[in-house]
Amino acid sequence: MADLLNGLKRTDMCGMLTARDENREVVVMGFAAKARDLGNLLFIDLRDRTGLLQLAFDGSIDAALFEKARAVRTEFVLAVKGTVRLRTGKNINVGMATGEVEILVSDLRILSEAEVTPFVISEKAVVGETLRLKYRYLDLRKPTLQNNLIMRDKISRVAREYLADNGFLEIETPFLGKSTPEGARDYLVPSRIKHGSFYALPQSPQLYKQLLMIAGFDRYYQIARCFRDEDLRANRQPEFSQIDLEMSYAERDEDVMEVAEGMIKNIFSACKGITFDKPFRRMKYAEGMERFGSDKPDTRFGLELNDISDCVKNSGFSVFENALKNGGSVRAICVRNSAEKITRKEIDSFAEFIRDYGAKGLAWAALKPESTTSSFYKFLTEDEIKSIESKLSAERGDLILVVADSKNKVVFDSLGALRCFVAKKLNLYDEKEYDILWLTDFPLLEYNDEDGRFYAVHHPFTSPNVDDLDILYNSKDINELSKVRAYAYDLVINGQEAGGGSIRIHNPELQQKMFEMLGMSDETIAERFGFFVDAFKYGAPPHGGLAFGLDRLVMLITGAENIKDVIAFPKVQNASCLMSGAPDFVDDIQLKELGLDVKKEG
RNA sequence: GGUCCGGUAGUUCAGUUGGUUAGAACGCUAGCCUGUCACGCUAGAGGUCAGGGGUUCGAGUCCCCUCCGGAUCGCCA
Repeated sequence: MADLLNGLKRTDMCGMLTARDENREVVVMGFAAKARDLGNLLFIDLRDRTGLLQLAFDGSIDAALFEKARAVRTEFVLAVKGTVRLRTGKNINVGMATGEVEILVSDLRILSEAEVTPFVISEKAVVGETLRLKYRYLDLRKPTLQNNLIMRDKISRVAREYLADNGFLEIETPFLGKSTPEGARDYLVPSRIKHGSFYALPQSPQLYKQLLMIAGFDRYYQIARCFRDEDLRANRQPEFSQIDLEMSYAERDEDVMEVAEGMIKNIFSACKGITFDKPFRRMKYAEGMERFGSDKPDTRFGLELNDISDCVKNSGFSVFENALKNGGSVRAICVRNSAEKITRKEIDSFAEFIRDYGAKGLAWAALKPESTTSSFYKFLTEDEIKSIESKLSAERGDLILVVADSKNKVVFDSLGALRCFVAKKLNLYDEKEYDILWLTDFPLLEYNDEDGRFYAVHHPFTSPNVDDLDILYNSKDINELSKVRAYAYDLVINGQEAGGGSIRIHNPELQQKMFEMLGMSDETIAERFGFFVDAFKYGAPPHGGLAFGLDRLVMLITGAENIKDVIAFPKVQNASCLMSGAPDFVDDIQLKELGLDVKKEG
């Protein structure tokens, strides 16, 4: 039978005790992390969320107490009263935060016994993720995961403080909302009252936060849970959190970026002790694509893309020729001093890697000190080779990697991914460094050949750049329209999209035009967005906002490589929870109430 | 939806051309041990080789299917 606390109050947390607490009588509580029984001397490491503390039981204590301590097993929950004693000489554990002290125990209460756990709860133990997720509450006892969630709390708190100080109000918006077309797949919730109709869980609080501006709240924020029924990734969960904000009287993207930048700087300073004295760099979308092949460029290293189309336009090499003839390009990256370092086999693996991004092949040239070997130089004239090498500033020892395709998207995607792949392989950047920049001037619209219509690059409420309105209203040319810029911006940290936002359309006519561009009929607009469009008729301040991915911020700051490591109860790749078993079948009665005639499989 | 990788004691893994009773380490249990801190020493328990089918005299090993997990592309306005 377990002991009771019976009024015993904790005086200290385990990890907080130091030599200055010598001789104090303390009460600590926690889990038994490890017991070391030396016969007539026994140690137990007690663990709480602040760290480990050694309990000592020796000949000076009561025999019954000693026997009780001997019965303690790993993960028993204990309450302990005792005296802080200094350790001396080689008994000091320099590898332990509380290694200079221990507790000589005078009272031990076993508050809860524990069965042997399915895996050892230690950072050192290597355990498969499946098992750890099934017993998530045990895995969460480990310091790394605890510290990640403690950091998450800190980041949220700094964000809240900053936003409150800047006049933002925290306002909640509904989880049960209306499904809207475009964007990610919705999670649906059937209505019991109105059979056959459904709520949708929000992909983001976008419409609501704009309506809050129309309602006159001026500045809003929320740490908002968002839901998207799409496939998972190492940095993507079906439900995730955003630090979401919106502000009125913002007309240009700078207006929002300035406020958001202050928040990010506060977070880095409070959570990492890193200060940025200069404003974050800004890069236009077009430059990001041209130089880095990405709308979230990782600029911690070089390996920039170079357009060598002009150098080879008359080469007669069919691969290059076909790409150029069909409106594509030939682009290259130059890997310095790697002609000999990178083997032929590795180059083949690069080619394999970019195949995933649609590239059909990888041309290469290794400018070894003595001689050049290349997959494509034989098709080129000496002048063409010279012009390529001079364009890339290539020197002896460098390795040139080339992708040609009739679709520029394929060239950018594959080389953009390849440069990151190669940089990681060659250790070209410091993992601990933070490289932050704003990417601006995103295009407003993107044409989809298959559907034969435009899609919003950001979302349908994003404001076009006023300087491009003329094109938007008057041009019919797909290419020209694709170049219309939006007041949209992303914050990119170490090549990852940490957040993004835009200035919104607040003029009903312009919004109408935007819906038209997206091929939406008046009926669709009225049915899906009627309530939203109506609101703009009654006075809408110019406004804009942005949202940061909280989970990704926590990953970047803690160095976690998987989003699961910064979420208390995450889901696995098929969007199920290994611990609870969700999603699961429900009773027929429940289905009937909802008017759902779904039969169980099998 | 596509491609690729994996599943053997509680855990992490090894397991030879397909061949006797499937091994190791850690963990667990018991005993000994007064300064350990990944304590040490001794002994012991512990297996539906993911599940199903097939080939074979014989399958952890080869083949097929299913299930489970991971990476990635598509997808994520």
